[in-house]
Amino acid sequence: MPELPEVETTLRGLKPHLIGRKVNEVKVWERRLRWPIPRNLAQQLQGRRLLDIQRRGKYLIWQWEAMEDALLMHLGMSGSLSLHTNSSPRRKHDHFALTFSRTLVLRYHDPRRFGLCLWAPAPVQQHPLLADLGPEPFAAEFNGAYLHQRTRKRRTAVKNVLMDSKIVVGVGNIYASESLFLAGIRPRRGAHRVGLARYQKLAAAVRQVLKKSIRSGGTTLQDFVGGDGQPGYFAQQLHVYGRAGEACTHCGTAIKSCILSQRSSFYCPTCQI
DNA sequence: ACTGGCTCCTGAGGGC
DNA sequence: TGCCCTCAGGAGCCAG
Repeated sequence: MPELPEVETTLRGLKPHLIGRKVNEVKVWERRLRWPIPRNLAQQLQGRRLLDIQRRGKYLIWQWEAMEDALLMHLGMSGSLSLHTNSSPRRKHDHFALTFSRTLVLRYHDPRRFGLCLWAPAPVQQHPLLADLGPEPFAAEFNGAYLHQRTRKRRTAVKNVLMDSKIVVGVGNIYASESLFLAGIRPRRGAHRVGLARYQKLAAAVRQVLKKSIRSGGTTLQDFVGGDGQPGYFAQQLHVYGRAGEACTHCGTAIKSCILSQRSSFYCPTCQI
């Protein structure tokens, strides 16, 4: 399930192959993603040169030559983008493909179809899906003071705040649990009851977890394959996620799990307070 | 302003 | 071997 590191890995994997290339052919097999893939996708992209791919949170923004609109993509939780040749057969759940050449075909694969592919008029950052997003976790603006200030009136669990894209983008369920473990904070603790010093620790933990994951190419779970077809290996390094009942890597206490906002959460009852 | 609950969807995994 | 059930999860959306 793509979190920010997976999206970043995909971006880095794809860019060197695709930037400056022209789309020769567009195939759409299944329009029904979160919202339908635009009907004019093929007509608009045919013969169009790709200028750049950027990332904002978990969104990918595709910029095209001589075109105001950008193409906005999200991989949902089971989506992936990968490169193929013309002759490699369409897999189940391949929903659309951009053919750049006989040996360079980009395929969008998404079994659960929670992803999206939409036109976003310029300026793209003002698109409703992007306009209210919080800072990138690696931006200077994201730090302990920022988290502390944004949570003074938030009575919800600190884990929910961490996963709120209006607060900070790119921290999904897995990395929220991991970051809170590193910072020694229990996921259910009320966000307003976490002090500045602990938020400073948390901001650093978020960056550490994401950075480590990006370095190892994203977490490997069922559906993710990197943009160049190589799976990531971060899953082996998880401290708490999916480890209920197993020993804490730090103190040996059994890891506990709980449900927060319909999301499974994991923590060490000794290391996290 | 903030909160929790619902929703989309398929595949995996458990029980029998 | 197969069927049915439950669950997982990103994030927009809405009602309270």
